[in-house]
This record gives sequence, C-alpha cells and structure tokens, in this order.
Amino acid sequence: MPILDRAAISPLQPPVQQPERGSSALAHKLHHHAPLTRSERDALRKLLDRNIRTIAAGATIVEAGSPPNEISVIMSGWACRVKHGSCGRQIVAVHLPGDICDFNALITGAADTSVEAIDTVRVAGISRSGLRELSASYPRVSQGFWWDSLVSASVQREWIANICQRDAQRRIAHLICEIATRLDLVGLFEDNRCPFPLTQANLGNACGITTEHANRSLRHLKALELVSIIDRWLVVPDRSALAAFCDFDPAFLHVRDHSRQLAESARELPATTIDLHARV
Amino acid sequence: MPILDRAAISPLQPPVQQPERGSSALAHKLHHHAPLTRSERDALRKLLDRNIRTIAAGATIVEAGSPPNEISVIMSGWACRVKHGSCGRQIVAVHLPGDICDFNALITGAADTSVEAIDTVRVAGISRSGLRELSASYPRVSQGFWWDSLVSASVQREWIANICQRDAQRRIAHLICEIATRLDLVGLFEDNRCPFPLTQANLGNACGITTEHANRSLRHLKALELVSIIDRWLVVPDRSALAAFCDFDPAFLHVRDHSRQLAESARELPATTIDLHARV
DNA sequence: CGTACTGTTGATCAAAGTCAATTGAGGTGG
DNA sequence: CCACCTCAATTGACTTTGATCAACAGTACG
Repeated sequence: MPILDRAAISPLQPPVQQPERGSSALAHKLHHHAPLTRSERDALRKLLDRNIRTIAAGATIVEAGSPPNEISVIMSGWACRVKHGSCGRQIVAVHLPGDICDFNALITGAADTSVEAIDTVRVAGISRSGLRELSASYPRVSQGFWWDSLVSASVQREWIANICQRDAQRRIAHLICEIATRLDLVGLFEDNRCPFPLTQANLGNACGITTEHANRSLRHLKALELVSIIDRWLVVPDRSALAAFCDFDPAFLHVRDHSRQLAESARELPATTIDLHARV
Repeated sequence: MPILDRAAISPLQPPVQQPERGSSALAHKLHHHAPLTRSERDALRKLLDRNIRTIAAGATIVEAGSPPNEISVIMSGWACRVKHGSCGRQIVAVHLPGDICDFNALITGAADTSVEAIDTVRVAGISRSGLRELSASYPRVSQGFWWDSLVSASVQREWIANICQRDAQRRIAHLICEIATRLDLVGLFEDNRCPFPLTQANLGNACGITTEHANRSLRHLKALELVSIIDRWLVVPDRSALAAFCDFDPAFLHVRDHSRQLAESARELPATTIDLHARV
C-alpha cells in the first residue's frame, strides 16, 4: 500500500507559492556564498524592486540571441533554460527563485539559450547601470552574482555526469534531489515538500528520456516510496533515502556548510575567506 | 574502398604538436572576443611566460577540491576536465591550447572537478597577484578571461543537448566538429587535420557511450568517409559534410568576427564585471 | 618477455524509444 | 449546461539502440 497517495498530502497543502519574507530569495541564497550586511541586503532589495514584471506560464523571459540589455532575477516561480536546435528542444537548466538567468549574455554578447516561464514567474530586471551602481557601492554583492553564475556552470557539469552515468530512475531522482537542495537554500522546501510545476514531459526532457519513460520511472520511484508528485506538489518523505538511491552528493552546489548553513552564515566570516584578492 | 586509410594521411604527417607562433594560443583566441592591441598581447605573453610547467600525459593538472591559488592556462597539449563521483569517472569538458582551466575555482573556493593531461601539456600558471596586475593595467584582457569562462559554460550546455538528443555516431561527430572549430580559433586545425590524442575510451566517456560502442560508431563515421582517426591524427576531409551529418551549429561558441558593434557593448560593461579585485 | 593499454569484433540482453490508445482535468464557445 | 478541445498522465505492445560480456591482436614499454 503506497503511503504517498493523494489523501496523505492533501491536508497540508496550500496550493500557492510560498510567499517571500523580509529578504528576497536571491539575498537568501547569496548568504551561502558570503553573509551580507543589512545595508547590502537593503541595497539589493531596492535594486530588485525597481523593475519587476510578471510573466505568464509558458511565456519567454529571455529570448535566445536577444541583445543583453539587462539581467533577469527570478523573484518567484520556476523557469527553464531551453536550447532550440535543429534536433529539437532541450531543457539545459531549471531556474528557481533567486536565480540569475542571463548574467552570461552580458559578456558573450548574445544569449545562446532562451529562458521560459514554467508557472507564473515574477522577474526583476537589473539594467547595466543598475549593476554598475551596485558593484561600485556594494562589490561583495556583485561578486555574489559571479559566484552564482559559476555555481550554475558547476550544476551543468553535474547534469552531464548525471545523464551519462545514471539510468532513467536515478536521473530523475538526482534532479529532484538537486532541486530540493537548491530550494532549501532559499527556504522554499519545507515539511518535506514543495510546489512542483514541472510536468513529466519537462522532467523527461531535462533528463534526456522520453515522456513515457519519465512516467514509468516516476511511478517506480513512487512504488519505492521515495518520491511523490501529485497535483503539482512534490513530496520527498526521506531525503537521505532518496539521495542514497541516486548517489546524490551536494558538493557541486558549492554551499559552504551543509549541516548548519543558516546558523553559520549568520556569523561574520573573516574577510580573507570571501576576499578574492588575498595574497598568494 | 575507403579513402581515409593510413596510406592516405601518412605522407603529410609530422607527429608533433604544432608549434606556437609569435603569440600564444590564448591571445589568438581572445582576438575572437575583442581584438587586442600589441601592448595587451605583449603583457599577456609576459604574464604567461612567467611560470610555465610541463605536465606528463595522464597526470593531474588541477586537483578537485584543491585551494585555488592560481589559474592554469594551457599553452600546448590537450587536457580533460573530469568529475569523479561514486558513479565513476566522467569527462565533462575537453581543454585545448588557449583554454583557461580553473578560472571558476577562484570564486567558488574549490574546484569541483579535476583537470587531467591527455598528452604532454605545457601549462602557464597565473597567480592572483598576476591577475590583479593584468586587470588593473589591461582590463580588456581580463574581461576576455571572463568571456572565455562563459563560452565554456555555453559549451557545456551544448554537451547536454548533444548527449540528450543525438545517437552515438552523431554525438561523436558533433564533438569532433566542436573540437575542430575550437582548434580553428587558435590556428591549430590545418589542412583538414590535427593531432588527436583522445582515445576511443575518452571519446566514448565524453559522449556518454561505452568504449566498444564508440569504436563501432567511429568505424561507421569512417565508412561514411566523414572522419578518420589514425595514429593519433584526426582527418576530416569535408567539414561541412560532417557538420551537416550531425547538425552542428557553431553559434554556441560565441565567435564574433562579424560585427563591430558587439565590441562596443563590451566597452560599456560595468567595471566590476571585468574587475576581479573589487575591494571587499 | 611479460604487462598494460588501445583498438577491434562478436554474441547476447536489457533499458529505453516508438507507436498507439485511453483517461481525466480544465478551459472555452455555443 | 453541454459539447468540444487540449494537455498531462497513463498503459500496453513492439522495436531498437546501445550495454554487457568475452575474446583477441597490435604496440609500447619497463
């Protein structure tokens, strides 16, 4: 008898996106790189609040090849980075609240991928001038942007390994572990569950398997009572069991201390650990 | 009758790595981002020459998890970026002359992957202080470093799409197209051929297929007279035919030899995006 | 000379793709 | 309110790509 049926999760379920608290998801995440001071956090918040737009589910946030006039920060909702090629459509990344979508395009001159909203997404646009101001007054914050961008690259390497080395079930399990861990970083995975707008087709595409096979793999995970996705909610009753099942190691997310992240980041780290420019 | 047999390529073959000319492979490559002035090129060259070491084939250039004290630039030879996980070993990138190996580790605090020499590799190490001097005096050069780092991320996204969407033969064909194009950027692919130190096991690993299957796929490509790898030399008689076979589109490499306006937009970037050394 | 690595080939088998069809929920126009 | 449509999830039968297992040959090398 499956534990993870609809009845089990319905009572707890408020089917709305978790509201943000005092600080943005991005600020929340940057604390895992280096703790921000109050003034830094405030500056970031003010910058983000300057220009927020709402994107409908399915709409395009960043068009591939478009001129990079600003960067987009996801405030709420999920998006995915998509490569459209002659071979079809491929999801190459999942973007969660707090993610910076297209920092790279600023330098490469053109986005090589599109970013599409999965559910309704609120996006903060930061102009070049806004970025310039931020980095002039609060260099640690803009450095955090680079950190995020490099962590994203690390995640992409992990995807390559995931797709090449694991079978279908474990690929999906690994992706779910990754998403759950990243949601943890912004405080959006609570009570072993979170809203989960990805369809099975999305999951399959991201993992390099067909929709049908994603379906079967997911049912298998459910039969093992590792994962349940019902009514756009994800439930992972036992995170460590799921991680063990697919050999998930969160090191690639470059979080400083996994066991006590929040407590740790509340404390001030010595400048040298966050200073790029320490003496060699 | 196969055209691409040993006899056909032997006469031309000097089995040594192509020597560098006046400027380094890195300088050569950076020209595709923004043309460098003579003084910029000289400064870069002097910086690279400061500290060059030679790594034996198979040895490790950058150890995963090691403290990032300097960055490594490949002067000659090939290397590969490897992820060692509980699921085994996975090649997630191929590094050619002119590549910067571990720029990312400077900010994330620890390399999440190793870099291993495939054949004998000469590596230039650039210290933090060297980087600081460079970006203070020649910010366009250090900006080129960021460009390279972001292009690498784009390549990784292409790998994901490659592995997810193509069958074994086309994966290999695509990887070969990518490598040939990147060698072009540093002037190391001439006469439809280049030294090719990757083994079939390497190729298979990078493409997510077994060694045996890589072997069969490669023979098939050879039967189609698209590719030949003999005695560690790669010959591609008809690049456009190979590109058509695997739907290779070089856009993801972000080469911008065509337009001048892009170089201008690079000039307007906020200072910190090119300055590693903002005060904390 | 043995040892190890690379390339090669063959036989067998399983994981995943393909094709086809059904259900159910949600949305929309008449 | 119902007929109709689309999309997500689901299931089954069949096919195929590529993995696995098992050799073996050529070469380099200590």
